[in-house]
Order: sequence, then C-alpha cells, then structure tokens
Amino acid sequence: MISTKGRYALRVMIDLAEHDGEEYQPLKDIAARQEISKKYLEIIVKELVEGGLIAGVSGKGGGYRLCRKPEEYPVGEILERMVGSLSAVACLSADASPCPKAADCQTLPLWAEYDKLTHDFFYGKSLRDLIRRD
Amino acid sequence: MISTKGRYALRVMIDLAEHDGEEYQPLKDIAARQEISKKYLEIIVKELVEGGLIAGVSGKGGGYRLCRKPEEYPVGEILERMVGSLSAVACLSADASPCPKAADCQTLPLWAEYDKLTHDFFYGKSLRDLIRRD
DNA sequence: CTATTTACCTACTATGTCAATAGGTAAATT
DNA sequence: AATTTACCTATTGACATAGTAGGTAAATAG
Repeated sequence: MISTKGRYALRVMIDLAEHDGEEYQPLKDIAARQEISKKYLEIIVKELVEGGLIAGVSGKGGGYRLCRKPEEYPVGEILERMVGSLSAVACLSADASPCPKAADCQTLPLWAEYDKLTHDFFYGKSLRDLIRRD
Repeated sequence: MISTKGRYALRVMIDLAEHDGEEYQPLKDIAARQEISKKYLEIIVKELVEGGLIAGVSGKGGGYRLCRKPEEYPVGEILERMVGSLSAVACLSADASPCPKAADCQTLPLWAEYDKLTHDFFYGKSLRDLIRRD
C-alpha cells in the first residue's frame, strides 16, 4: 500500500513539473494548489531535497523547483525514496538480511516476480507522463 | 506491502495443497512444517474458514483441508481475503467512498493501471502453480 | 463413558508506523 | 529593518500488525 507520504510526494513533484522553467515555487502555493497541509508537506519536501530530487531556496522569492527535466524522473525513484522500498515483502527489501530459508521457499519466486513487475512498471513511467497537457 | 498474515495464509494453503486428497491436516502439523506459531496460525485459518477457502473438522482425526482443487484457488483470492484489498491506494479499495477529486486527479490513472496489473498478476496464478513438484 | 485430540472462541498486549501538529530558527530578499 | 521563505526538533493520537494467553466445544478412540 502506497502511503499518503508517497502519494503526496508524487503530487508535489507533478506540481513542480507543471511549473518547470518558472520561478521557485513557495511551499505555501504548492500546498494551496494541492490542498494538502503545508506543515505536513514540509516533512515530505525535506526528504525530497535530501534525496537530491528537488532544490530549495530560502528567503523572499525562494521555494522549490526540480533539478532535472521531468522526463528524467522515474516515478519509481520518487516513490522508493519516500516509502523506502516498493517490495511487496520484507525479505526482498534492499536492506533485508538474507533469509536462511530462501533456497527452498515456495513463495519467494512469486514475490520476486511481482517485485520485478512493480519495479518495471514504476520505473517505466516518468513525471513527464503524469503532467497535465492543456 | 503484503503482511505476514497474508504470507502465512498463502503458505498454509500451499501446505494443504501439497496434502490434497489426504486426511485432514491438524494445525499442529502445519505449524511444525511451516515453522510458524500455531497460536498465530489459529487466527489465520479461522479467517480462511470463514472465507470458505478451507474446511475445518474438530476432534481426533480432525484438522483442515482444501474444499476445492488447487488449480481452482487464485492466489489473489487468498491474499485479498487476508489483507482486505490488493489496491495500492486507499481510494481504489472496494470499500472506499468515491473521491470527489477523482475526475481531475492526475495520479489516479497511474494507480488504476497498477491495480489492474496487480490484480491480473495474482489472479493469474493458482495454488497449483506454487506447489512443489518432486 | 472417559480420555484425548482437535478446532474454535474471547480477550489482551506490545510494538511500530502513519499522519499530522506545534512552535520555533536560519537564510535571503526588498 | 521587515518580510518571506525554507528548515529544524519535538510531540501526539490513531491505528494496524504480530503476536500471546487461557479457555470451551466437538469429535473420536479406547
């Protein structure tokens, strides 16, 4: 289940993509457009900045903006950054310790196949694919 | 993320499928084979019985068994029964109230497409596909 | 008819994550 | 100097997860 955090992050990124090339977007404005609490968004954009996905500038005229072109952001990267892992099961997460029973686990192949499906799906979509075309 | 409950349920079902046609399998034995706490499994099999997925019989010689052939159990049905919904986002769950912003939601199509992918994947696999062939 | 085996039932609890709020400080511009 | 903005730390309530504990009812075997 994709958490609110992941979904909100994606919406922030889409919002920024739609204002690509313009000035820095104050969080206040993003929050208003997306109808999401600005306070909560602060947590989210902070992580996006830390992940090198967006850039923030303080002071008057400041705000946030993308640091790549929209087509260079795979949706999977954004989500993975926010939710930690897109894996369906803990034993396939990047940080998981190897399971001693993996060799004869009857369900592992299923989860692995699903994981690949998920990964390919979300990394096959970019921010560009999600922005509104007027 | 598929919860432990969902994963354990699947393993119980696989275990039962591998003993298809034999006597009722006591939960004690299933728990031992799968190395899962019997107490916890009680909760899980109870839900599987309520969902009409397996049948339980009390008393000596009792236990649990499948009530269909292994190929007639889509993995998706088992998981959905245990985790409630396979949807990636709350607004697409079966019991969700319709979102007023759905019409111009920029992320909904993405989630819907992923949901379909997930549904098709897990409903395209049956218990038969998961059992060990010796 | 008694002992044993088994499912089935109700309740409780620790832990952790999520979603969010509160109240500030630092940086940059006008 | 005032204003605007990002950035920081801490806290909270709600909820789900992953179990544990201790029983009762049903069925069979002897």
